[in-house]
Amino acid sequence: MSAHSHTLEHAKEQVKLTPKREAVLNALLMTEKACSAYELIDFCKAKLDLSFSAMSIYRILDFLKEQQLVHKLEVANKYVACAHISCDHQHGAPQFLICESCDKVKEIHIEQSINDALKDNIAKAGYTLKSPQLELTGLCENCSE
Amino acid sequence: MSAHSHTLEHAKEQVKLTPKREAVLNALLMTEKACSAYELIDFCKAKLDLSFSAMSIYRILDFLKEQQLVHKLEVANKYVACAHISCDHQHGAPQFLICESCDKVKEIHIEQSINDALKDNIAKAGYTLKSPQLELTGLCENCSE
DNA sequence: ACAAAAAATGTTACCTCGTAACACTTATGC
DNA sequence: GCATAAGTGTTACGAGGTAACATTTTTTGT
Ligand SMILES: [Zn+2]
Ligand SMILES: [Zn+2]
Ligand SMILES: [Zn+2]
Ligand SMILES: [Zn+2]
Repeated sequence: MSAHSHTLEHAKEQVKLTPKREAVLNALLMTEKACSAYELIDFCKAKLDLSFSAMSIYRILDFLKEQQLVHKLEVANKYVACAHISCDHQHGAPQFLICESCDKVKEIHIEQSINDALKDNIAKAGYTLKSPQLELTGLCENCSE
Repeated sequence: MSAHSHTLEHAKEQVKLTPKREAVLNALLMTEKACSAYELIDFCKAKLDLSFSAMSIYRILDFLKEQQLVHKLEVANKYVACAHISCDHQHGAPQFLICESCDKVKEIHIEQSINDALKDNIAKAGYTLKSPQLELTGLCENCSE
């Protein structure tokens, strides 16, 4: 059983998924990249032979997002599967590194001390942060060689 | 002379601006908020009695961005005037706090130590950061009361 | 001062993204 | 089974963005 299909099983234990919702999550696990809604439609058609209306994709992605199974990258306007579906650790503020060359996304955890320092810095500027989702664009290991 | 018209004069010393380009920068300085391209068109029509084609606005914003006179907020897809037009300090990675309630934007500078720690953290994950433009959404002083 | 060249702006036509409103289909509880 | 809710599809539309080409304005060489 491949890693991502194992993850899929794990997700289904937590949340009841309709076939279409499962397919969309599956697609995101398969690509391991950030995908736009329309890219997902194309992918599901090509690789899974499943048609989705645009409306449905957005509704399904919203649902999966509520369930913390996927995240939306606001900067790129794309979606990724959560990297922590299989582990049961509580999901804090998600933080992402996005490869601007190949779109590969790594969900990371910044050290708490850095997070605190950042929050402090921001408080000094008079702002209060709600959910500090960090999205940083750079180059992944492969693409930076 | 108001603060923002002084800034405008400062900008014109650095870069030669056509009347339209000047007007767009002026509009951004006047609003002090993040504006979408189409919001700028409306604003210039209403307040400055100047018409812009969509195409022109985008070209002008691109130009002003190259000149570091405005920044684009990727998360919100909006534009803001650079907060450092009048001061001659070298422009590093811009970092923004965006009020999700009133759209007010504060351009800040995160302490170097935090920046370095962040970079370090990211390097450990195998990524190399190019220009770490940070965009954080929260509430400004007024809106958090 | 004038024509040629370059830079800036406008027009048209088109594409993608995203959603509202409504219709339809499938699952669920009794 | 039947009523109800949940999920999905259809249509139509508005906003954002751009390519290709036309026009206007500015600059430059003589
Ligand atoms: Zn996650
Ligand atoms: Zn890469
Ligand atoms: Zn700036
Ligand atoms: Zn505010």
